[in-house]
Amino acid sequence: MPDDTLTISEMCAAFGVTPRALRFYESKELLFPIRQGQKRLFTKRDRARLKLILRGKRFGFSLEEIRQLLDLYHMGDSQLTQLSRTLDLARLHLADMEAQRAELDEAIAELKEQMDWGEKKLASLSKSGHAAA
Amino acid sequence: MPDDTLTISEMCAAFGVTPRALRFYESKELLFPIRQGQKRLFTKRDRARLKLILRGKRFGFSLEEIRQLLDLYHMGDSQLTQLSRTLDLARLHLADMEAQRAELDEAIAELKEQMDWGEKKLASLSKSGHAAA
DNA sequence: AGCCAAGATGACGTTAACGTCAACGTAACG
DNA sequence: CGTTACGTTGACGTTAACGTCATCTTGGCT
Repeated sequence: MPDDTLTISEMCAAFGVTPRALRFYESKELLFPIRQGQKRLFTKRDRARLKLILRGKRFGFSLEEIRQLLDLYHMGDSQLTQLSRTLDLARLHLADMEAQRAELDEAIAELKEQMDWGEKKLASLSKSGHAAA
Repeated sequence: MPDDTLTISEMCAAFGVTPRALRFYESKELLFPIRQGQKRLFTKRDRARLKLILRGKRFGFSLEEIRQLLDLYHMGDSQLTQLSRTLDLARLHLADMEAQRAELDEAIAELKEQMDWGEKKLASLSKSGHAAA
């Protein structure tokens, strides 16, 4: 491990994002790459955070929401009150995600049902209609 | 069942959306309320579609993606080719949702882990620090 | 007839999350 | 020493999904 840091383009390749996105996340204080001169170097911590950022996005959280959640994953120090607040926030997100999972299960079941119906229909159509133009 | 249709404000109350949103969905051809004069009347079909629309949004699908999926739920007629295409699309969405569920499970597990850690930390902090200002 | 509430129709504004230049810096290479 | 590759900082553009007016209309009271 020469330095355990990645340049911006390495970071982009590793996560499939654009440089613009990374700079944007930094401007919104979701990432804190260190600087060597003026160039950004992304640490292991940045990589962990980016992973969580992308995951959060997939679950429909805004960058601002994600930023607050990230604090939970990166505090070995913070204040008592702040920690308590962050935990409250985390509880909300957890509830949100569990509700989401329940609805997702339901949606998956319904979609499968519709697809079964569609495939049956497709089968009957291609049987009765295989003589048509 | 007087008519089995809802006015726009009834619809809004029932689903917690604004009139603007409903008109917007109609303009994007996700809903097709019938007209009595110039007023919109939302049918049972519109209600079913709106439910799916809101669900789709929660899972991060765009309105355009949702519009295409809605076809699957409302075709008793369509063409063979179209049906086949729609099923392909549905398969993609299904795969997407199942991947989403897997990642959601992982995310929930990780968040719980972090919260446990945070709560332990909180407990130890409030024990050692209960004498501080 | 007068009026109000509910609804319709544009048309422009807004926010989030980047995309897309343009202009500049700089380190290494031939 | 020129130029190519990679990077930086503004600054303005864009898309999705509505919000927010500013006018009309219309069916019902009174």
